[in-house]
Amino acid sequence: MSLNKSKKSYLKELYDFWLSRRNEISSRLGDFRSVWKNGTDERIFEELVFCLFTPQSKAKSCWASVCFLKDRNLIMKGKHGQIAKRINTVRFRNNKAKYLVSARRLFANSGKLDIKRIISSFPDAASAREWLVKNVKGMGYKEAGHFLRNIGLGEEIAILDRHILKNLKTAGVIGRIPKTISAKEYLTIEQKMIEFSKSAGIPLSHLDLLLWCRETGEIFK
DNA sequence: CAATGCAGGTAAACC
DNA sequence: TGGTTTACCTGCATT
Repeated sequence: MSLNKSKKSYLKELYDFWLSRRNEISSRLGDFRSVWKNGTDERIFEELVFCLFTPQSKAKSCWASVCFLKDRNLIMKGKHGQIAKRINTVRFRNNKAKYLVSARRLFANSGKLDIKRIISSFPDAASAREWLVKNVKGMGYKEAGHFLRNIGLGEEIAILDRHILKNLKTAGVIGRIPKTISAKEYLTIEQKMIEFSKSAGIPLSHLDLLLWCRETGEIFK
């Protein structure tokens, strides 16, 4: 594949931006791996709840809501109405409170959460993602990937959100931003992003945080 | 103070 | 059956 001049300069600019943020991104990815390595089942579940909250909402507000619920033991014990009225900054909170309660029930095993064992039972992140999409109500491909990345298992998968798609379009990786993304299309675009990360010389996991940072100005989660 | 834009999508209904 | 449209729904920053 030959690249035209503007694509080459885009790649160089992106690569330089990566170099300026590389250490910060590596450190953040290390934090994610540490969550998986040292985190309890409840800690892992908090990350899942965060990803159930984030669609169309502000990530920082969602994490604040997760902390708020956790401090009051509502993630484990809260009933739907109790949760819904307390996560004020989470958009579609009524639905998302339902998703939380439903996910808690899904992973509950004799009074405790059994999420690490289940997630580790899959051969790779892609198959774990398939299971999550099928079984966790409120989780599509994007959020399932987001969750796996946030617990340190997302080295080989893409998180195709509005910011990433916008940048993939700018980079010429995709022609247009689809209004809705089917499973098949998600996987197709993911492969294109993987190819792009290779040609850019930037690891996929770095590329996500880098492009997100480029859009929002910060590296969060 | 009112109007506007925007927030890391997904489920379900529809045809 | 698979692609498309609609419901979910509101706080917060900016103008």
